Parts: sequence; C-alpha cells; structure tokens
Amino acid sequence: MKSCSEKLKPRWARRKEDRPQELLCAALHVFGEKGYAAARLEDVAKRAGVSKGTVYLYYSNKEELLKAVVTEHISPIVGEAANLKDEKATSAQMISDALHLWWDRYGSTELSAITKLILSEANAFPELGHFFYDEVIKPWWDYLESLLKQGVASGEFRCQDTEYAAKVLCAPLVTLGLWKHTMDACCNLNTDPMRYIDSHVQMVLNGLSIKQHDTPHNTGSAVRNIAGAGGLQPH
Amino acid sequence: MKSCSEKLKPRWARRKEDRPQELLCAALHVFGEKGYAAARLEDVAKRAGVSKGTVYLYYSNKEELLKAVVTEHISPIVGEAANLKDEKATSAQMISDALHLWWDRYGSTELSAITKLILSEANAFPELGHFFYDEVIKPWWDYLESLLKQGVASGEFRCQDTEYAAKVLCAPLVTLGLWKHTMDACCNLNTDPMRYIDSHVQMVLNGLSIKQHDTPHNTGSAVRNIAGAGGLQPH
Amino acid sequence: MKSCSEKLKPRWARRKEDRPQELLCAALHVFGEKGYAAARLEDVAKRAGVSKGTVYLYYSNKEELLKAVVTEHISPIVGEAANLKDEKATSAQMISDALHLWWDRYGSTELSAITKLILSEANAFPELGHFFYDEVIKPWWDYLESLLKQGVASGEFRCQDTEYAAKVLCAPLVTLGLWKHTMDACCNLNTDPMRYIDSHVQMVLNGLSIKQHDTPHNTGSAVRNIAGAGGLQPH
Amino acid sequence: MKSCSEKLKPRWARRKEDRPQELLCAALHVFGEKGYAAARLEDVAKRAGVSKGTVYLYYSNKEELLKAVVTEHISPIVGEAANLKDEKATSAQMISDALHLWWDRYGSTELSAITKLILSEANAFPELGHFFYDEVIKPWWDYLESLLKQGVASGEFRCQDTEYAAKVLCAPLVTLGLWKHTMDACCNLNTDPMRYIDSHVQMVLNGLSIKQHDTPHNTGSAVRNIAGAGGLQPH
DNA sequence: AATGAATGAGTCTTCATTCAT
DNA sequence: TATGAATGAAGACTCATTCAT
Repeated sequence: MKSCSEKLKPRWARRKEDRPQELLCAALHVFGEKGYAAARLEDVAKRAGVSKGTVYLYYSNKEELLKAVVTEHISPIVGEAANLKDEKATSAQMISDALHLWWDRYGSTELSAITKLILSEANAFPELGHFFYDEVIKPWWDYLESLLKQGVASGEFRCQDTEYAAKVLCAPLVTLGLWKHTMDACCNLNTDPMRYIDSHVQMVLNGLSIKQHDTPHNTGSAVRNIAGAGGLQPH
Repeated sequence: MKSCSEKLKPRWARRKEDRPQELLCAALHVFGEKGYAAARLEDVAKRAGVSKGTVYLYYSNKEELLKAVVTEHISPIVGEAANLKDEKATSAQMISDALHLWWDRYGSTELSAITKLILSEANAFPELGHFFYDEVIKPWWDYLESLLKQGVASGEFRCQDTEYAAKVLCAPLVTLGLWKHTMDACCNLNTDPMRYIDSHVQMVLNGLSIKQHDTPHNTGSAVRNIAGAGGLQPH
Repeated sequence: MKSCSEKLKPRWARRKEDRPQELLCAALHVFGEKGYAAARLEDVAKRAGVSKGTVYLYYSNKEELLKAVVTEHISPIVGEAANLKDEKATSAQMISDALHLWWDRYGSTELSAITKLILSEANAFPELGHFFYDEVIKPWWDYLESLLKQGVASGEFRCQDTEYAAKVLCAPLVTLGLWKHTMDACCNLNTDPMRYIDSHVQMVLNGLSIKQHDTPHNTGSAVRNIAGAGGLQPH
Repeated sequence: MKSCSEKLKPRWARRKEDRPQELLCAALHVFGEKGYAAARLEDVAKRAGVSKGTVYLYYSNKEELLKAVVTEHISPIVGEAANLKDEKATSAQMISDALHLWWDRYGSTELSAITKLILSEANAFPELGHFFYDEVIKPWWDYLESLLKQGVASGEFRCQDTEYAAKVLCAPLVTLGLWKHTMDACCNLNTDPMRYIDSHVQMVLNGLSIKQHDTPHNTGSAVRNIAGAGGLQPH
C-alpha cells in the first residue's frame, strides 16, 4: 500500500517515544474545536500544561503538530479494517457488526474530531486528506465492499453496485461523528448514536419497502412544487 | 442573473447592486476553500474583482461577511422543504424524488460549500449553526419523516423509528456534498453523485437482504478480531 | 510684522469668495471635537451637508482644510487688538474692558475651539501655531502690556514686569475657553464665564491682600508636607 | 529610578518589571507630542526600545495604554493637594507656596504633557477627563479655596468669591504648562516660568491698582472701537 | 528540558483621496 | 459643480516562532 504515511513517517516519526501524548491530545482538542488556522499554539500548550516554547521542543512548527495529531491519533486504527477477519456469521450480522465497530472504535471517541479536522483542512494540507483516505477510509470501504460481495455471492444480499453501496454504508456514521462535534453542541441536540445506527442498519438491511420493487426513477415531481425557486446565482 | 465567472464591466461601471452578490460568491468560495480564519479578505476582494476596501463598503467586517454568505446563500432554499406538496405517487417514489431534489437544489451546487463552512465554523459562530439547523436541516428532516409516516400509514413502508430514519436518509447526501468539496479534490477521486444516490435509494428502499429478518444485534464479533487495538489515550 | 500668514496667504487664500463657509464651520466643529487626526472628512462633509468629494473641490486636502479653518476663522479678529484705541477711561476700566472683549469676541464663541485645535496641533503644524501667535496672541499681549504701561505711567498701576503680567492676564481666559470645550462638557460642570472673569478682574486689579506687601518668596513649605512624594520617573 | 533616556541593557536583559514604566514614559511623550489618534504604537515601541508586539504584552490595546499613561503618571500626585497641611505662615505665603509647588511637582515635569493630552482627548475619553478632574483638579481647587477662606477668615484677604478665585488662581499655571509644550516650542519662545509665576503671584496678591476700588463694570468701550468686527458665522 | 519575554510578518480595518459619472 | 463608489496606503493588533535564561 503506497500510503501517504510512509512518505511522511521519516519526517513525522522522530522522537516518537518521548513525545508527550498530552500535547497531541490537547492539540486535537483545540484544532478540532477552532480549526487549524484559528487554533492558538498557546491554547494547546496551556491545555497540555506546558509553556508555549515547549511545544517547539517536540514539533518544529504548527503544521508538523497538525500532521502529528492526525497521524499519531490515527495510527492505532490504521489498517484495522484490513485486518478484520471473515466470521462464520451471516453477512447481515457482519455488516451490522462492522458499522457498530466503526462507531465504537472511531466515531464515539475524540478520534472523530479528526474527521472534522481533515474535512476542514484537506484543502490546505492535501497530504493529510490523502493519508486519511488511504489509511482509514479506503480500507473500510474495501472491507465493507468485501462483506457486500460475500453476501451477494452467498445469495444473502442483493446489491447491484457494491462499490458505491459500501461508500453509502459508511456515510451516515461519518455524518453522525461530525454531528456530535458541531450541530449537536450548538443546537443543544442530543442525537442518540445507538438509535441512529440501529435505524441505519435496519433500513439498509431490510429496506423501507414491504413489497420489493425497482429503484424509482427520479421523477422530479417534488421539484415542480417549489414556487419561485431561485438560487443566489448559478454556480 | 450573471454568473460569478463573468467579469465584463470595468470596475467603475459595475453598480452598487451587483457588488453584494459578487462579494458573497467570492466569499463563499474563499471561505469554503480556506475556512473562515484562514481566508484573507484580500483574496475575497480579488476574486470579486475589487479592492480590499470595497468589501467594507458592503459588509462591516469579516464576521458580517460570513454571516451574509450563509444567510444570503441559504435564503432561497429556506422553507423550501416545508413547501413540498404531497404528490399522488408512491412513497418510495417520493422519497427518491426528495433525495434527488436535495441533491439538485443543494448538494450539486456551490451551496454545498455552505455545509462544510457551517460544520467548520459552528463552534465559533453557533448562531450560524442554529440558523442552518432551523431553516434547512430541520425542515428537511421533518419533510422526510412525513413521507416515511405516510408510507407507513399507507402500508407501503415498514419503519419503526421514522424520526431517526429521516436523519439517516439525509446523511449520505450531506456526506457526498462534503466529499465533493474535500476528499474528491485532494485524492483525485471523482465520486459519481447519481450512482451514489441511486445506490443509497436502492438500499434504503429495498434493503440489502433478500430474506427479511430482524435487525441483527451487535455481536461485536468483528471487534474481537482486532489484535492490539488501543487508542492513543482514553478520551 | 512678518507674520506667518503673509507667507501662507498665497497658498491659502485662493477661492476665498466661493468657498462655502459651512465647510469651515463644520470643519472647526469636527476638528475641535475630535482633533485633526481623528476627524473624518466624511463627518465634516456630512455636517456641511455635502458629499465627501465636494470638500476636495474647495480644499486640496485635509491639511489645507485645517489651515483654512484656522486662518479664515481667525481673520476677522486678526489685528483687532492692535486696532484698539486708547480710551478716556481709567486703566483699570480698560483692562477690564479688554478682558471682557476677548471673551465676547473670542472665548465665548466657537472660535475658542481654535485655541484647543492649535494647542493640539501646533506640534504637527508649527506654522499654524506661529500664525496664531503672530496674529492673535502677540497683539493681545502687546495691547495688554500697553495698557499696563499706561497705567503705570499714569500712577494708577504698580507693575514690575509688564511683559509677563500681560501674559498672565490673558491666561485665565485661555484656560476658560479650553475648559468650556473639554472639562465642562465631560464632567458636567458649568463654569459661569462672567463670574469667572469678574473674579479674575477683581483679583488682578485689587489683589487678594488687604495690606500690601512684597511678593512672598517661595518657601517650599508646602512641599515639605508631602510624604513619599515620588513621580513615576524623573523626566 | 532610571531616566527615560538611559538605554543601558540589551533588549533581552530588561526585566518584565521595567517595561511598563519605559512604555508609559515613551507613550506619554509620543501621545503628548502627536495626540492620541496620530500617535503610532510603533513609535511608542521604538522610543521604549522594544518592538511593536511588546507593547501588547503589557497593554491590551492603544486605549488601555492611554489610560495607563494618564492614571499611572498621575497616581503619584493623586490626593497630594488634599494632604497639604496648614502651615504657620501667612496666607499670602501659603498661596505663593502652593502655586510654586504645583509648578515644581507638576507643571515643570513631563507630567504637564498630561494636561495637554487630557484636554485633547477628554471628548473622546470622557472618563479620563473625569478622573483627572476628580483626582487632580478638584483637590487643588479645594485646597486653594481653603487657603483663600482661611485668609479671609483671618482678615488677611479680601475675596468675594473664593470658589471662582481658586479656579482663576490655577489657570495661569495650567496655561503655562500647556504653553511650554506647544507655543514655546513652535514659536521659539522661551517663557521663563519663575518670572511668569512671580508676576502672577504678585498680581493676585497685591493687585495692579495702587488705589483700591470696586471691580469696574464692563463698559464695552473697547468693543466699540473695532471697525467692521464680524465673525465668520454666528455660532 | 522548560520557560516566557520578545519579535515581526501578516491580516483586518480605516479613511484620505481619486475619478467616472 | 457635485456625487459617492472605489482605491490603497497606513496603522492596530495577533500570534507563530525565537532565544536568553
């Protein structure tokens, strides 16, 4: 796997042993809350209980700290999906397990702040986005697709487009993770993750429709009902 | 209505009425790409074809510009979902139409940069998150839930938890919109929106499982297969 | 008299006829209130009921406007003191009249804002200070000194140092004019000019002491009573 | 206590404790010379031998710096007048001493730049004017009035209006302080403070008139002698 | 290794000044 | 003449980074 992390490791992996993890935790928190640009290194230092200068003993600058935050936090789950073994279980069960696993190991922890961080900063630091895609997203997509294919092969699942179905399967969990870090907080919502995941699993496995039928074509009927619909400007 | 890319008239010939929209377009682009904090007003001005000072003739400061970007871009779709009328169509068809509508009217336009912007800045500007939730998200959730309930009432759908199912229904579209603005770009992916939406619609309507059954309980089987799984720190 | 104004007139005196006096009045008000640097030309324009650009039709820039404000407002009283004729009155009466005249013609009008303006800006625009000194202050000093000398010559006054006594005679009126424009306003005081001037006139003519004696020497007794007197730093 | 002009230690050796006073000295000088609005913080910093950013380590912004300049420079003389003790001296002697004291402790130092500063900025920062009035002016007025009353009570002084007489007594010293900072500089005058104060003291104690009489009423005679007297506009 | 005072480049913001109408 | 939108130089302020201790 030609991942970004391999290229990056020589640069980022120095002083791994003695690098205080408090710094990375503090940085994830502050970066996650404020975004990279608005985060002040002094706040990170304060939160880690050290002085501003100390940060520079471990990370040569703000950008390196960001990269370390992402890579170090992610490293424990790098390749995790790829190592998931086939189980002697129904495909439905394995899909459900996989989605719950993602949530347990990722979405429900502060690690999910990483998602927000990467989405926000991927334009400024494309290698971070690439790294995240290679090490986290793609393996999960591949794993979910393998489950789907296995289910189709065994006659348990119907699925015409396993590649995109895998992407779609992940999506609500990603959204949920983002949600917990943003809208839930600012709107005083309190989305229940288990209820959310269960709804998702239930829907994608059994479907909404009692009587099976082809996917409806987009009739555009709803669109027609919007009076005076006009955007600000065509983009 | 002129497109953002047209730069016809010389500076001085452009009228006061045109400026705000030109600035809002430019600002959405720059804010969406860089984030609020990292965006330079000079870049916004340059993109709008004006000088730094001109921005301040229309928006009293950077924050007001951000708020205007969000509110003005969103205003055309405010209440849109709430105005969608019931159709004489199957519920399946209406769900499909609704999801396609969302994409046509929102996800596929530069408006979707708003989502990223709001997720990134909701902590710093909670009123923006709140506004977006009240005016865009909640109405759509409500609309989708009404469709689900209608389908259940008519015997067409099975759905135990219409509230959360509505949230889940939206999620992949949100993710897709974010994706187009971040990972697709930085990883040279080129996710096909129609194929993605169709997979989503197909899955949620018909379900993956050929033989219907109860939602599997989370067995945690996948988790057990991960060796040495350990996060950076407990969060 | 080689006054600054002669050198300056060629530059400042243009367009005298059609130059709107509202502009100068507005400028005096705004400059007097905010000071030169903090005054916005737009405020001057607004107060004069014209647009920003119009100011530039009459004054080539902010500095010229300031100079015009000073010179034009002062010109009616330029040389006024020098033209005061000897009266067939007691010197005491003439001193009193002179001080009341200063107040009537100068201190009590918005012209006194000029004093504040000049004191504030004399460092930045020394020629203004010089002009004011030559055209207003010096003639008044000379006039007052001439009255004092006349009084001494006629045996009505005792005065050892007519030059400095003249300066001192003016001083309370200057202070009063400044006071009305600053402290009176911000501290809600309401100093009564007539009562103030009368006290001044009474004191300088008749003196406080009932029994005449020499000016006491500074014994420094009061100083000795201040415990721990210590400034911020020696200057 | 080192003087402002000493620049001994290299930047890095100066301690945190020294900075504020160095900055306040520099700021008083620059504010006093240019006025608040026209003063550039960079000039203050340069004069204090530090960089722009350093100012903000000690004062959160320009306005706070101004307030600190005023309050810190004034604090040593706050209440000073109120603490002046009665002396076993003639009231004339005490008046003379008091006026010389004011000059020694205030007018002759760079503290007198404060007066100019406050007069210039009292409109913009009324609390500064108020503070100065409460802490410096009013106590001095009260002190001088107490001396006058004491003199009247003991039969040494005649004074009908001690309240206003006290105000008038201060005024020439205030004017002198302002003068040294403005007109003296720009007009190359060199007013001799001692001669000035002595003239003032002599005049107010003994009076100009050899033969005592009532305060003359304003006859307006001088006014009548001015031909074509006409202000710019009625104010 | 750790500190935190100091630095100065970079950005927001203001406003004198210009200029096409 | 008059307007006011537009400009851009200048200055307040922030904060990543350095460095003497």
